[in-house]
Amino acid sequence: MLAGPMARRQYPFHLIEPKWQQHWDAEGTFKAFNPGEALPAHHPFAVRHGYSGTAPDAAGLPPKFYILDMFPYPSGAGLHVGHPEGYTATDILARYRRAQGWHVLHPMGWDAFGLPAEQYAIRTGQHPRKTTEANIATFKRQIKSLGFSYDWSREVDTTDPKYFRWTQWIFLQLYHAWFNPATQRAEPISTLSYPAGCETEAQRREYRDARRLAYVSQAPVWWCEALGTVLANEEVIDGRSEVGGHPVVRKPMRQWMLRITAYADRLLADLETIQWSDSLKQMQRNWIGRSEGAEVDFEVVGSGDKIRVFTTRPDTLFGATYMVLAPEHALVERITTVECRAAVERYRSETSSKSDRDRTESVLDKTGVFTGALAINPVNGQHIPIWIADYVLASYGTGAIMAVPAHDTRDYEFATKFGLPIVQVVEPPNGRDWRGFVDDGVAVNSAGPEVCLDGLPTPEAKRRITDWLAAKGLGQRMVNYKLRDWLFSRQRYWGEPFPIVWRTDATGEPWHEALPESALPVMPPALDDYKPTPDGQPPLARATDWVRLPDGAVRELNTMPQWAGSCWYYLRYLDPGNGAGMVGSDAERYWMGSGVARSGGGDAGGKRGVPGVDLYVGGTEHAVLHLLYARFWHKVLFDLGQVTTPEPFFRLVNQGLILGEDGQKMSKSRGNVVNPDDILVEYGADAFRLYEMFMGPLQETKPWSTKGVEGVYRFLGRVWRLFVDEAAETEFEQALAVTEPSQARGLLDRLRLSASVAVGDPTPAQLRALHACIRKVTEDLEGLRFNTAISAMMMFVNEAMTWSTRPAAVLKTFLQLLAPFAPHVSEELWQRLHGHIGQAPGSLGYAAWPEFDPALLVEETVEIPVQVNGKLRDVVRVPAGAGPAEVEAAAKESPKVQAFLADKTLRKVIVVPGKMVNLVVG
RNA sequence: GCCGAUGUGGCGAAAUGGCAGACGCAGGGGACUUAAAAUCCCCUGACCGGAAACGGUCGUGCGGGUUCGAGUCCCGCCAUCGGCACCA
Repeated sequence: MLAGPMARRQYPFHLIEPKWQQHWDAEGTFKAFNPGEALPAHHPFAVRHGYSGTAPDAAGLPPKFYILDMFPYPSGAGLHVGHPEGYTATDILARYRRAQGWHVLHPMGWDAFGLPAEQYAIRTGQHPRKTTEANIATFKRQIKSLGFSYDWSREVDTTDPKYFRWTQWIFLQLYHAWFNPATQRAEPISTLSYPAGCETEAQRREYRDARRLAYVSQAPVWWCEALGTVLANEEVIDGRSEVGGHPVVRKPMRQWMLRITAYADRLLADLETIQWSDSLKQMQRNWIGRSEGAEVDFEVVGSGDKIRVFTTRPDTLFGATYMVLAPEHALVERITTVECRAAVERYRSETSSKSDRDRTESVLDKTGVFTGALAINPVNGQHIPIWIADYVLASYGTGAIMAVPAHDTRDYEFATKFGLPIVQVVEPPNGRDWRGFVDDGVAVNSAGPEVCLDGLPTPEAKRRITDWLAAKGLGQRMVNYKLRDWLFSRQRYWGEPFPIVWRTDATGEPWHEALPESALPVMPPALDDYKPTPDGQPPLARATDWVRLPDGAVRELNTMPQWAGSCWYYLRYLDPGNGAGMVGSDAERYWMGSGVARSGGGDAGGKRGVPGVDLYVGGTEHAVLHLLYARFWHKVLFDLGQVTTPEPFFRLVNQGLILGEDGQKMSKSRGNVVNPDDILVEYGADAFRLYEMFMGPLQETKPWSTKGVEGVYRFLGRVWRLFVDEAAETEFEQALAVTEPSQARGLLDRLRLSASVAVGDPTPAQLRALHACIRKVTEDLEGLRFNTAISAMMMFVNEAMTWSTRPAAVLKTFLQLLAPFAPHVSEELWQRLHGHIGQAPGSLGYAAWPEFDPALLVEETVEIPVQVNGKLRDVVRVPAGAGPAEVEAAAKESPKVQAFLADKTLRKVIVVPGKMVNLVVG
């Protein structure tokens, strides 16, 4: 991987980095404190903010800043260089905000339920717990070796019973709640009122169970034979499992569902209240897929049956020349005529055996059969044929459509293929062909006995016809969503068991019942074999003793999907040890920032956090699933009074992908995977962190370059040599070569700083260089422009290297700027520098962030580019405050410029003070 | 097909509508060295002219436009990447 022999070490990072990581661990430097928690007198946070041994409440603490990483699934392969990209960015910001006086919460944990550990268990019989623990240990070692300032006392693990107890508890909250359409929020199931006819307890139970936010459905689901489980819609891509790419089939099964569709509107609307990228919001909007239209009833000729369709174009009702039902539609059986029955049956069985992939491939070649039945178009009484076709989906809208071939692409293709009539009802603007025209135009041929739309523009026609339909009781305004309810059960072992048991009533019907909170956590049983049973039951069925309860009830055998644990982990970080609730309310109010405006504890007074997580950083792969599910749970918990903000993640940033050196996606098969461990051995954590940030903008996809690591590594070497005496360095290197590695750390004390580093007044030029750097680094950190912040520090160091005397005060401030990026070497030099000038070093991590002084940045003279007709011809130097006339005169004096003015008439002069001059001639 | 993002040197990239290519990598030259590594200094968008100093022309995916001035703003294309994809 790393070509050539190991280069000479630029500085002893191999001693410095473990030293400071151990120091931070021992001191608990980055621990965050909950309201009411006692602050140790000598903790740097307490010292910085002037609390000594007190226990400030929320109002007394500084404003919070919650910086969250998407926690990893600890895979057996260990960390790859993509993980630490986001982690480094958040760590830099966490350290920066701490220095600014905010009270930073920056935690890490493990999303540790999941399939790989279970599949390993199936192969080897090793309990997933063991695999998981080993993988977590690897990940933790790797992450810790990068020197991130996590508060490890808040570490969470979704597979820890003390954690998943509360995952199960949240499920119970969903189970015990319903969505009240009148209030548009979740309420306890006890507020549900029963309609007349719900007399018996069995009837009431059925009514109630059908309205819970967590409910059981018999609907067809995606079954993956290879994985031995069902998958959510979102986990199926092109008829294959997202994980592993195995084939999946449709299969009716009894499954737990979560009623996320009830929240579709709020999930959509509240996107406006949060700071996410537009593209990410758009992806969520598309996924929710809200569309407005109308439902219209069509009567079937010769029967009382009505077919309800959903359409976004009720204005084209006069152009409906046939209808299509989904093959699975309930009415197909009833309306099909004797002559057509055989063909319909054949078509239905063909489509049901089709995989989703086959259906997708048939997009261009539409199929379908006539049922023999006719329907009546309510606007003009026309009889139109009813077909079935698999281009109509049973799961969307009503599973039936009115087909308007003139103005719908799919209907047009179908009608063309089967020779069905095509009638124009919309006149396109500017003379375009009306066939297949699907955009807005003006209604034509749309006059019936009772209603006429002719001449109306599309939006108005929609309104007119919808009002008419409503008045006649034939239809109504309707909103539909692509979003489906969330399939929440999996036939797996390594997941949270449901806190649910099943009982059988007198008639033999099974019904479900929640376990009491006192039964939590429901632990998974011990098993010898983690495979599903031969008869297709989930693996938990193998634990026969566990399944049967003494009172005759039977446990739910499904487990929850991996998303469950990651839906709320950001809340558990707030109060990870709480045994009485998922999160204490004081902690929740403080860290999620919904508490009252504080008077300003600490020295960050006046600052104010935002509601929710201040900054959440992670990959785009979670743009829809995790982020939508977590928002949904958060809103339910909000409705139920468990949390106090409507949205969990106020600001979200997606880090870009890191590609291999060859510009391809990193993968084992391509052999282009870069292991952070190798980089760390060679260049150290500080160089690694710096390079990950120097590569380019955080959000962008960019290729790895180990040569690039060497560049920032050389920069850190220059920083080192800016401080350290060359002779002492040589001595140190020689001593290091003959010292036992275990004793080597003590040698650090032999290092002396250069005599050029001294107490003394900086020159104006030195101050200007420093303050330009402060300004640039500070502004770039605010804008997450880490790459340009680093380049500013490089420029500072390049200049500082030329100074024969290096004022300690200037170097000290520079170390503060460098510290968030390269904390280990900064700490070491910070300590040495203070020793060198005979001062006690305060905690670098909590030293107040420097502010730049604009007055120091002012130059006496400035260079002004001179353009003639917009082209650069010369650069003149003028006094900094020079007025337009002065600048213009200087420009005209330039011989180079004069050459371009000769024989020309000066028509116009544009002077932008301090910026440029443009002389327009002709 | 629809939605979104991105196109700048050999490479990663930088530029509130105002000196395009900062910073870094790679490359070239030099200093130090017996030599190499490391380090330090200089050069490095293309083309034309010039011995050189230097001067000129072109140049931010393509074509138009706005403007004294466009990588940046507007219109129309093209390409790459990501998401969705028979959602009525």
